[in-house]
Amino acid sequence: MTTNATEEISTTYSPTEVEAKWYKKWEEGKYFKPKKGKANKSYCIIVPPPNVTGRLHAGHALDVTTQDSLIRFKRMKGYETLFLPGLDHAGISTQSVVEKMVFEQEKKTRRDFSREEFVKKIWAWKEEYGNVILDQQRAMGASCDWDYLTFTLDTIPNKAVKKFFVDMYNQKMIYQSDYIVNWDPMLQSAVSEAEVEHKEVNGNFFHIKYAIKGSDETLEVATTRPETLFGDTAVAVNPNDDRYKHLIGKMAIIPLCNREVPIIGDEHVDLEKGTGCLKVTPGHDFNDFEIGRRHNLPIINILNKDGTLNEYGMEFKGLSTKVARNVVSKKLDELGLLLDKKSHLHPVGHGERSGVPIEPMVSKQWFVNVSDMSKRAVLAVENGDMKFYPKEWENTYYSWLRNPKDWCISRQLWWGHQIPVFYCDQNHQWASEHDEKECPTCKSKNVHQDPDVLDTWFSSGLWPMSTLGWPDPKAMEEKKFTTFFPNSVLITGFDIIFFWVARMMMMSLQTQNQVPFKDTYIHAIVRDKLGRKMSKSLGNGIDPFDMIAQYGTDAFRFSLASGAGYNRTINLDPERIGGYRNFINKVWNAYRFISQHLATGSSLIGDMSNLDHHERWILSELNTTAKIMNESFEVYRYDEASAAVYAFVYDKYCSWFIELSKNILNGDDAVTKARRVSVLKFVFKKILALLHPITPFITEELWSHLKETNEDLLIVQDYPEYDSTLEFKSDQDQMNKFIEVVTSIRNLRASVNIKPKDEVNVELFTDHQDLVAYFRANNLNFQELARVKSLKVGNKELNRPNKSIMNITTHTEIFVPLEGVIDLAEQILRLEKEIAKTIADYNKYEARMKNENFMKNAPENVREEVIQGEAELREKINSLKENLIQFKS
RNA sequence: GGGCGUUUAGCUCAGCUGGUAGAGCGCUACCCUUACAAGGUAGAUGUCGGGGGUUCGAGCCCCUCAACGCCCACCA
Repeated sequence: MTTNATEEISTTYSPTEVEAKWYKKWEEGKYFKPKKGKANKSYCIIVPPPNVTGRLHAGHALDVTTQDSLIRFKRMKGYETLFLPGLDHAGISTQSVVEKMVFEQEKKTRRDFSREEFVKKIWAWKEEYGNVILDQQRAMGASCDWDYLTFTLDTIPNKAVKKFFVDMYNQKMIYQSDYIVNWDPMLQSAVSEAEVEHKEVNGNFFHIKYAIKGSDETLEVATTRPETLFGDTAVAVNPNDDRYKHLIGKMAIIPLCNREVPIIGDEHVDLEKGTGCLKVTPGHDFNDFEIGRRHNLPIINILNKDGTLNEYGMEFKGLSTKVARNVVSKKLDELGLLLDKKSHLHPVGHGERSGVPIEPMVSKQWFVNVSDMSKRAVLAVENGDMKFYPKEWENTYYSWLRNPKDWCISRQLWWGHQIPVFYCDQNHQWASEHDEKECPTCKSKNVHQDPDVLDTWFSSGLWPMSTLGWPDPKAMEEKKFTTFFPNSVLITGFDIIFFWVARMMMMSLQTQNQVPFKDTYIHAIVRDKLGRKMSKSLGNGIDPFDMIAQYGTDAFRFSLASGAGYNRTINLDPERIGGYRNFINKVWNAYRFISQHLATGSSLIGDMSNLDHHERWILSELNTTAKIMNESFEVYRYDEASAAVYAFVYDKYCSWFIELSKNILNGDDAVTKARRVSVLKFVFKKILALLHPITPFITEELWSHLKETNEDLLIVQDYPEYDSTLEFKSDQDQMNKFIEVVTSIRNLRASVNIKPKDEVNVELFTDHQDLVAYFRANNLNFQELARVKSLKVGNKELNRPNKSIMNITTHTEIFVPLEGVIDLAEQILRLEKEIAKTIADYNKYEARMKNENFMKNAPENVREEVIQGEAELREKINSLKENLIQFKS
């Protein structure tokens, strides 16, 4: 801690107040609002809307980091930038949360309320608890324009949903059909595949005898569910099965109900499994349903909504399927029709929420015909109108869209967009975007709307359009639809490529004739440090808020960015976040250092020709870093961008440039001092700008200390770009050699345990004239950085000092003469080790030189590299050997 | 069963169209040197999963085996 009276700054950066302060200033200053900039282009990212029931998890944190970094990057580059936030009503999961809560509080189910009453309860819940995640996004630093905040059930998205539905309905692209769904007899609703849990259950394999009409032969059918035989409408065998194929076309007779059904041949039937003979129940089995479609079989529903048998079950009517299974099998046994019964372990779907076995059941559902839309969606990616990063995800996208199933969009829920289809008491049916009171056909006033709601993804699929106002012309104008559509990039996880990306593509191409976004960046799934999924049951979840509290948002964001590239998992280890927290602290302390000297210089660099070689070097390195970062952000390589800036700040700026500046700043040369401070400040301000997209808070804070009074906040400063006039190749080259020599001296010191405080004499020998000059000019720096008392630099013709320890590089010999006693044996050992290592290296080069084919085939630059390397290493080995001989004598 | 992917230092991961392996963390030794001990300096560590092939040259391309992970389908 400094004791400076005017400015007292802690040696450790404490993020909490800084983060809250700057977010507020940005938001109040309307910095998140789109503004035209020098790029004269627009850039828009729409946040994948989290569920209202959600809390921020590590995946959301990665969403925010990757999206916000790009938004900030583009904003600084002068794009008109929109980061558009939203929330998803998430049909089933939200309704369930509220149902559960109501049950706990009032011991009532939703059926104890009217639909209106219950939906009102969900809205109330949403208003009270639904916005938590938005504050969490703010805490992550998301620079969203919150005036754009859209909820999937808002008026405009509702209009979009209705418009799309009605248009498609009128084009007969949306239709109603019988379909087999996962029916939860407890909830009395269809549930989605994702809500079905498959559990291994101990059941039985029943072998049942079926008679064949007009034949003495019988068929032995194997099933785990004999009670469904009342719904059988065929018996299937494999057409290649020699045992049975002659029976195809005959009629089988179902036991108990004695119905005649055809024997059909279907490839689906497995010759090995069971008896190779399958009863087909299209109303209550997913496969059988498909078989039924292929063969045009009738569908019989034998179940009531509560899962009991209906009148098709004859005397078994009213029994649950579980009870009926036993009773029916007993009855078959009595009749001598049960040939075998084996216990059998098999998976059975259970309702995730209710816990009861799911009954596959056929019911009327709404569908979208996607065959045409999916073709266009495939084409758009093949054409490159929309590009996947990383490219491999195309396959996942194609595999779904190239053989699409029609999309079942109806859900038997109350929370969601109600299907805009109306019926009158005369059985007329029509779709409309408005509330209908009268049948357009028969003028009946007895009209009701379809009670089902639409699949959540139906509204999500229209999200890129509806958030920008479509289809309301006034809203589109206000929200600048034409500026921000198509969006620039969609960033999301691979788990929803089918559900969401594909749907948005289809629905956008259908309604706008354009892709919804130009790029899709698929980011990794965040896992724990052992690569396991984060889950409640494992207790291995990383709560972003713990990380923010412990390390600060910037460190957390930097960690996520450094792990985000083209990989598909990020194994997040909190210790890594700690490492980046230290980096953030390093930046803080670099500021503390230069802040002591700010009075001496400006943030402008005056005449470039006056710069010294270290200054040209740091500008050159800065330039390279800016180049890498710009290129990396453009292709979503956050890992490369963060690695580049990390290395520049830590290794180049802090470890060398600041260290090299100390003797100047402590010296008396006012002109040099002022120039150096200017460069320090100039480069540091560029560092803040480079870092800002990833670590917005600390950079804005430090910028506020460094900015000129006429400069605006960092969030809207120019992003540093590559500038070829700032590249100084020879300065970079010489500096690297200087670093090598300093490191070498330090290494020598350490090898004989010279105390850090003690000074040594150093003699350097090189035949490169520019290096002789360079090293001499750096006399003071050698003193400072390697505790050198006196430095001699000369050519290799000169005599080497006698009693010394030495290191040899490819360009320079470094000698440290020692007054005291040297442990000769130890030094000889060290040299011999070095010689062995160098020879090993050399041999590789030599082998390639001697290889005629290599010299003939390798490209010029590679060959030159080898030739040069061979020469340098040969020289190094000679030096080492000569000196070893001297040493031994 | 179909598809995708992973296997590189103790750990987590980079490694661009093939040119001879890197980072962070951790570890070892020595240092509270006036920006920073959340620090400094120096250092150690790899048959790039196994085997085969193509090539002057393979972590990278091809074949094959193995382990692990994910997605889709299915389990009468």
